[in-house]
Amino acid sequence: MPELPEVEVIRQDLLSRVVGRTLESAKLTEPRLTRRCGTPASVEAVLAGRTVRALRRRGKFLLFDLTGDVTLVVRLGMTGQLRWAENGGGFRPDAHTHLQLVFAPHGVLYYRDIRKFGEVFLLPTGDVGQTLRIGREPLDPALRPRDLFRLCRATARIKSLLLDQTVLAGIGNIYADEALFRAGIRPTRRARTLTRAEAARLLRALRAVLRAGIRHRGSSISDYRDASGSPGRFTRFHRVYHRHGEPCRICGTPIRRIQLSQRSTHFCPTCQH
DNA sequence: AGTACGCCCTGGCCGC
DNA sequence: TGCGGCCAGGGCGTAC
Repeated sequence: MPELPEVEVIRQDLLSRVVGRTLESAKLTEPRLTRRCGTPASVEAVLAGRTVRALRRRGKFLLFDLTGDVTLVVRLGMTGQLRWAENGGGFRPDAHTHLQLVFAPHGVLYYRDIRKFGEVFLLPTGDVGQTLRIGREPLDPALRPRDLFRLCRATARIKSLLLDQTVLAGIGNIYADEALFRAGIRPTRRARTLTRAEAARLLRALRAVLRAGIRHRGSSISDYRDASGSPGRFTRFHRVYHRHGEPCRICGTPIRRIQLSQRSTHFCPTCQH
């Protein structure tokens, strides 16, 4: 499940391959993928002939800024992958490959998505900010501890708040559980019960775990792969996620798993308060 | 405004 | 070996 670190790794993988290069053609074979913005044929027509000016990330969204003030927005959902195939080599499209972006003569960028929860759409570049209604970037240095403390003035449970993309951008189930463990905070706590010190600790933990995720090239629980098809290595550093029943690495208490906001949630009942 | 829940979708896994 | 049933879950829509 691609979250901020996984999307950032893919962005970095693709930078040198697509920025400054021209899309010769695009081919969409799954209408569901473009359900937000029209028929596959109309999207293909807009994409053909444009050059990638920049490749940005906002939360879990990947933004291909194209010439003519068009941005191709890609959200990977649960099982979406972007795979780069150098001319004549590497990835071969299969039944789950729904989009190909041909950067002749360099290579082809494929979008593959088994469960089709992901989507692709076009926006005027200037409209991206207001159309994607998402919150602050957790790695933005301008986000101060007091800002997170203010965002925590809500009755929602702290984990639900972290998962809310309109509050903070890019955090999903894995990194929410891992950050809360590292901050020593129970996922079931009401956000507004957090002290200033706890909010500051949570921001530090969030940043540390997101940066570590990027450094180790993401978490591969099931389907995540980078642009070259390799799984991430961060999974082995998880302290709670998918470790229910196993001993806490700090105190040995078995990690517990509960349901919270329809998501499985993992925590140490001893270390987290 | 919050919360709860169903839906989308498929592969993997379990039990028989 | 085969098959039915259940589960995972990000985001969105709907109901309360």
